[in-house]
Formats: sequence, C-alpha cells, structure tokens
Amino acid sequence: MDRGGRYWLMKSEPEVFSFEALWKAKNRTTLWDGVRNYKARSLLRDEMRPGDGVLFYHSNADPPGVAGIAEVASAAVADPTQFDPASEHFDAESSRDDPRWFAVEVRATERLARPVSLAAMRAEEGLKEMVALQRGNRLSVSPVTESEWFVLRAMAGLSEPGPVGSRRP
DNA sequence: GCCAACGTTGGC
DNA sequence: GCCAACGTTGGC
Repeated sequence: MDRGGRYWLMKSEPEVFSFEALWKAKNRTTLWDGVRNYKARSLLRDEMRPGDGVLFYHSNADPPGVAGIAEVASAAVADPTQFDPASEHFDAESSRDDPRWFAVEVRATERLARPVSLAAMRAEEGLKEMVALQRGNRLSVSPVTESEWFVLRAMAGLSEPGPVGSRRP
C-alpha cells in the first residue's frame, strides 16, 4: 500500500511557537513535541519520514494561514515531555518501555514571499479537498497531497522545486 | 468572547 | 458498549 504522505500541514499557534521562531532557532530546527491526539500521534510515529515537506500553519492567528515551509528532519522519537512531571504534557500513564506519544524534528526551509491566509486557501479550487480545511478538522498534523503542495507553493509566490534537500520520487 | 465541532472520560 | 458531560480547538 502506498503510505501516502510526503507532505504535511502542521499547526502551531504563533504566540506559542511561530514560523519566525523556528527560522531563528538553532539549525532552524525544533522537536515538534506535545502532540496529544491519537490520530496525529499515529501520523507522527508511522507515516512521517525525514525529508517530507511541511506547511507550517499558524492557527489562532490574525489571519490564520500557512506562514512558512519546513521539512521533517528526523524519524519519530518518544516525546520526552510525556516523562517529565514538570511538563504540562506529562502523561503518568505512559512508560519508557512503551511510549504513548511521539515527536519528530522539524526544520524550517523556506520563507514565503507571501503568507497564504486560510481565506485564500478556502477560495482556491485546488485545495477544496485538503484535509486541514475540512469541516470540523482539529488535527494538529494532517496530510497534504502533492498537487495541494504545489498549489500552495504557487499561491505563496514560491517556485518549484520543493524544500532544499527534499527527495523527489 | 462566542460557540460549533470534535475527542476523551467515566458512569452505568 | 453506550452516551452524556466535559474539555479543547480554532475560526470568527
């Protein structure tokens, strides 16, 4: 079975962690921890691979929308925050032998000539079926098809190809 | 601040 | 296993 993927949309509230913060981070990389939703967990753990493209989306923002381009920079690891009693993401039910929650590293790769607002995304025919735009969707990580990826890049004023270092089929 | 939509929890 | 109550997400 085609595992799909290769491209993802990941949501972050800019007041918590913005694309600009990722751009300024060491190696433009951060561990995307704190995901506590089982569907998103399964995507992180089972589907995401280093080099996959990431649309970095700002939720609870003004306006909400895609703020930058990133890539998956590591395979999934056990999310360390689940073992840290001081963390708001601590999970007493999880064990190191059988971790419940996972995280991947994410690296910023391209700034956008123009951010792409949610309103613009909703107005774009080529994004009508995008998982992140479906009614009621609250997943912090969701799949993006290759055609959606390139539609979005064009809207953002980026030329092909994808992220530096991305492995094209 | 409001509230629709969804996920999780827990009583039964 | 059902489902009501509750908490969270996230656009507006």
